[in-house]
Amino acid sequence: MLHDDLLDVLGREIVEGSVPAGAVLTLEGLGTRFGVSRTVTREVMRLLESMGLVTSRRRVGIVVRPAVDWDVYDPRLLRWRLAGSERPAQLRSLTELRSAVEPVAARLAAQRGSAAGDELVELAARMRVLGEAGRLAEFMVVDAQFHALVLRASRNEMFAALADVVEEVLRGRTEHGLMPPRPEPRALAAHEAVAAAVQAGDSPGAEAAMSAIVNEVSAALTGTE
Amino acid sequence: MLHDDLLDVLGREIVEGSVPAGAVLTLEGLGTRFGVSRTVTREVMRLLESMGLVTSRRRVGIVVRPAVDWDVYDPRLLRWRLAGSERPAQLRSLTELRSAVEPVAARLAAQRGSAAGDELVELAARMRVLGEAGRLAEFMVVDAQFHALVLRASRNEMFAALADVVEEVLRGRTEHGLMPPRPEPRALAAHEAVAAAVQAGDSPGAEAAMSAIVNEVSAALTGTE
DNA sequence: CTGGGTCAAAGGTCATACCTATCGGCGCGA
DNA sequence: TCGCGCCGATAGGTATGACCTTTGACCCAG
Repeated sequence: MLHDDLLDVLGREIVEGSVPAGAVLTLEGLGTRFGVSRTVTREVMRLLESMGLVTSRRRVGIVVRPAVDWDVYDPRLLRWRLAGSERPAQLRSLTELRSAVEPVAARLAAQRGSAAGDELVELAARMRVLGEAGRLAEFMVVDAQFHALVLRASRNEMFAALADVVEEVLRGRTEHGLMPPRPEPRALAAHEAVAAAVQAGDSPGAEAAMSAIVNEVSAALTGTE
Repeated sequence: MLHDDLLDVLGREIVEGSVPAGAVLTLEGLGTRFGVSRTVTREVMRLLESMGLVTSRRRVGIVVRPAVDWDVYDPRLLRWRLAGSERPAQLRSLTELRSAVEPVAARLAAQRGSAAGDELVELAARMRVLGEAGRLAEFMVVDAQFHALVLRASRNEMFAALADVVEEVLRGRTEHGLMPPRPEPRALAAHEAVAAAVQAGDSPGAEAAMSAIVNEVSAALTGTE
């Protein structure tokens, strides 16, 4: 669709800074530049405005806003930043967010019971098999499922909504060769510990084990910088 | 502006469930119902779509999506839920999010130095004065400033972006009489401890002290339910 | 009963016209 | 000379109406 293309192009340009904060666009200008009607440019601008990337003012035009005003939880913005030169900074932010959220999510998951425990145990077992075999791509998929399930089992929709983000982080790590050829045995053990703790309803244990996982990730990240 | 009004009305209706998931709207229907042109309804629908509240399909119309698909970090959605019958659930989610994020933010704030420590000490002192005088409204404002500053000082934009949310939670608590007539002395002391720890660069101390604050809040919340 | 074709409904896009809020400059008066 | 207020040009805001494109649903033939 025309909208999506234009939105993507403009979004990336702004995120990358090739259209810097303070720059002024006009609906007509964009329309002629991209060969679309004002109907389209208007709707795209509305979306960008709703993400805090721009603000539209009569008699002036569409003004690009500074990065501090951006709605950093918007999924599209997240994707743009992950796809561009902002990637390292974005990954750092997200990893810190994970290190905050996931232990608490694990605690809540253990506390609020649910049948997720069994499934987590199973996923952890598959992670061990795939990990020890060095099948990193498949490992990453299951890893993402594991974390997504913990987040969902926390029964907090704001935690659950981060599942996609976590998957993105894991995928990024794998695709950029930031993973060791084989996952750390400690990491495998920690996943199993989380699963067991959730299954047993041991909330402090779940929180501690998940802390171990995300802290190791943080350490690895800061180590490579 | 026409957009904003219509967006607000429709958003609230969907969030409240008076337009349930699966319901189908049409651009023309909305246009005639609200007396606006298709230009307006289209742009509103695009925004709702970008929040995950609806999805538009040709030949069918605009279909309302189930709550699990909503983009729960969208500020507008947050406001709608806080303003309606979803308020208690939303406050619970947000409080849990705070209890995850704020301790880590405090740790990072202490770690990444910055001049925020002095300012935090000052804010904590003002909180004590206002709190002991029972001036709750003013207390809440300074409290919000305190937490916002910690989040910003963490130098993580995703944490910083939660400042508004925290303020909303605090305001909600105060306006709904969920605060004791005078803040707990322990809470005042904990704020001072956070400030001192950040100032001293004591990251474990800052994390622990902030944990004490948010855990007390969580306990109070679950206690009233 | 099944498969394909036809039709109509509703969103997607475009062009145009007019309204309206503003920014900036110009001119008048103190 | 300086300041205030009026005025016009500009660019977004809204309304229409036309046409395209996709696609769900119905009907008919095999």
